[in-house]
Amino acid sequence: MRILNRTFYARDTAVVARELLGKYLVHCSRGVRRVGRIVEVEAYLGPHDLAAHSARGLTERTKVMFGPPGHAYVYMIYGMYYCMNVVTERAGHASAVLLRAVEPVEHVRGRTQGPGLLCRAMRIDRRLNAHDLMSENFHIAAASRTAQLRIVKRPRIGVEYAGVWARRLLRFYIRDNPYVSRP
DNA sequence: TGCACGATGAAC
DNA sequence: TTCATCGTGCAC
Repeated sequence: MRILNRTFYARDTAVVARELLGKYLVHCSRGVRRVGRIVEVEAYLGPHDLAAHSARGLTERTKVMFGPPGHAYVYMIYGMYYCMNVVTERAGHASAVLLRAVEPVEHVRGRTQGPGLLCRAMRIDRRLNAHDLMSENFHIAAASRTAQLRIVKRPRIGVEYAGVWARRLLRFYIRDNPYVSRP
């Protein structure tokens, strides 16, 4: 397993999103190493993408999206769940990939189908917002060998307010994987 | 300083 | 379809 470097994230967001499928999210806390295989993601393309948080400009919450790639953007949603993104492209582009579901691999208890459940099971909360993913305790890694994945493209979830952007096929998941939140 | 509303999940 | 629950963003 090798930690994905910043060059990986500093590319087209939809490409990064697709390539994150099958990679391993690793979070070590209190001596426990939790690992989940990413099976579902969504791409948020920047301020011009009306479904993206960055579409409302640089704010206290979204400033991480406007920062350099390879960092975690973690925010609270509906007062009870966290969602985790990875920042992509170059600083100022304000794009990111939302991690929507992982398949439990190591020390992951509970359900992981959906961005809120994923963060709960992986023990990810606001303390990890803006965390650099080029770190030992929190990163995404690639296996040395990976089989070719069959990838499904669908519209993103919960962004109906975004007009034409809601219909873009920017949600990606591994076909037939039982841990996908909404096949 | 107040308040409407979510990139959700679960129950009904 | 409704609701729990609270930080954020913007109106006033």
